[in-house]
Amino acid sequence: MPGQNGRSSPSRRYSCGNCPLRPLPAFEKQELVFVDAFKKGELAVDKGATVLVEGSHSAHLYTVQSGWTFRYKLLSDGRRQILNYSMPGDLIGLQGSLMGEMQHSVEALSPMLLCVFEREALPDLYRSHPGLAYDITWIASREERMLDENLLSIGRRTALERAACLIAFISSRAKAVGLNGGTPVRIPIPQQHIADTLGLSLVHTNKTIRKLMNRKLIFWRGGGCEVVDNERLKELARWEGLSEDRRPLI
Amino acid sequence: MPGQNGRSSPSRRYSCGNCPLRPLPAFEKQELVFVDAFKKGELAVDKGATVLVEGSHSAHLYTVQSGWTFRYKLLSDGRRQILNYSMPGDLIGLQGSLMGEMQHSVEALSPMLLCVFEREALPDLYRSHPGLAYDITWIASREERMLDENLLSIGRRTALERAACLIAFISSRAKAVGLNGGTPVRIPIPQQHIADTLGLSLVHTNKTIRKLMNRKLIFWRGGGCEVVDNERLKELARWEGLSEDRRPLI
DNA sequence: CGATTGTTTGAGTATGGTCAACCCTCGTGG
DNA sequence: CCACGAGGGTTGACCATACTCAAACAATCG
Repeated sequence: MPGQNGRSSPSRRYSCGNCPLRPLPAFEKQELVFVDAFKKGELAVDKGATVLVEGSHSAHLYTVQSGWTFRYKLLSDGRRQILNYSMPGDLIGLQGSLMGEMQHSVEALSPMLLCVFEREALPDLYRSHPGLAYDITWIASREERMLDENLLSIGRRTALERAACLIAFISSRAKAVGLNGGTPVRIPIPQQHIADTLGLSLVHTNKTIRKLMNRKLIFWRGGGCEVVDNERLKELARWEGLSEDRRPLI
Repeated sequence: MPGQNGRSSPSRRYSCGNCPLRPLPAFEKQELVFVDAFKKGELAVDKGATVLVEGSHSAHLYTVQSGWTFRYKLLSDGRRQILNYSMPGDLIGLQGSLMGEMQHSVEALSPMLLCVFEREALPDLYRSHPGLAYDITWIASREERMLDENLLSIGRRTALERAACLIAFISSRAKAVGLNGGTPVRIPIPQQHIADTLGLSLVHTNKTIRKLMNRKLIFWRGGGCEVVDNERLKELARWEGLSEDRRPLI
């Protein structure tokens, strides 16, 4: 089990008014002032650090400003299942905020910057800003939708389809948040994590990824993969793609 | 593919004030009057009927008053993955209400009675009743949590553990909503559905269930199973059980 | 009493798992 | 500048879990 504690940064680089994610669509909110007050600070986290632990009661709720995380659950004998990945704009720890105890852990895949919110402020937000409340429910619902897709994959797709689907899925999401600075989308996820996401062994995952490489659909380099042909990946996986609708932030 | 259309019942048997689910804890809401107005009618659905179809845009949101449903997704070649089951008190179609298009289908496992709400009324609910809005988010979050557990199961548990886990899980939920009229909890789910939930073939599911029967953990009868020893099921599955906290309705 | 739907069983196969090396790259320290 | 070690990635051999096919059986319902 990897994961040390991250370190907190007292300084606050961004007010929500000039959040680096603002260029994204659907961030035109009058609620900005409120969110800005709701935001309690920022947290810088090292790669490999554990942000939230299963079983704990966190007083905070986070938003990803930059970096990648993954959510996972463990079985008592150590088997790990990765549930989903979070990238900039995603909420972290909503489940825990609403229901008390965290039922999954969250770990940083890369150095990250998180925005910190107080769990206690949530009811207040619901009282004073129904639009934001609605957005939060929307976000929770979208997470549910992603889990649905994942379940379909793991339950009913073959190893090759699963791998193709996961990579196409992540790459599509990354594109949607504008992480494609360099033209080919880079996915910084080691094969062990891919395996724990797909419900496969490391060895078989490796062989499967190799097949995708031989078909020239992806390319592996420097501990992560680059997508060569997203369309053919989707086709191979029989995946319809992300439905493109509005997406609220915070 | 089974599933015909259900039939609608214009009559309205229950006002929310004397909802048959009222005896459940955490239903002491001042919002009752509002919910009662929010409720647009009731819908009686036959066993096997399709309540909502993937790809459609439903104007309604439902609540289960009685009966069982399941949510599922299909791959283009017909492979089916069942995502979760709904029982009395659960919301149906929230995802579709928030995001427009349904991304999964819903089918009745038994004759059911649903409460019908207008999708358009949702923003109004958020504006005027933050407490209810919070409850809805809570419910969405709980669904997410259940999906997390499911993913862990399908991704990382063996067939035997998976089956044990699913049955223990459903039986625990059924107990929580008070469906244990008769002492042993009865789960009215055919083996084909169990298979499609666990990501296994029908044949292997049957052999697995048989093992659970031989161990005297469950008992199969009349197209459904009865739980004999929930504790040993949980132990076998390495499953911690449902966390018991408040549960809002509607 | 057939028809239908759901469950059971066996035989043979295939997908994916385990074990055990080996290899490559990169960062550290002599 | 090179040796070393650690973390990932790669490969082959062998094994096991789960799948497919096929057939039979049981219960239920007009």
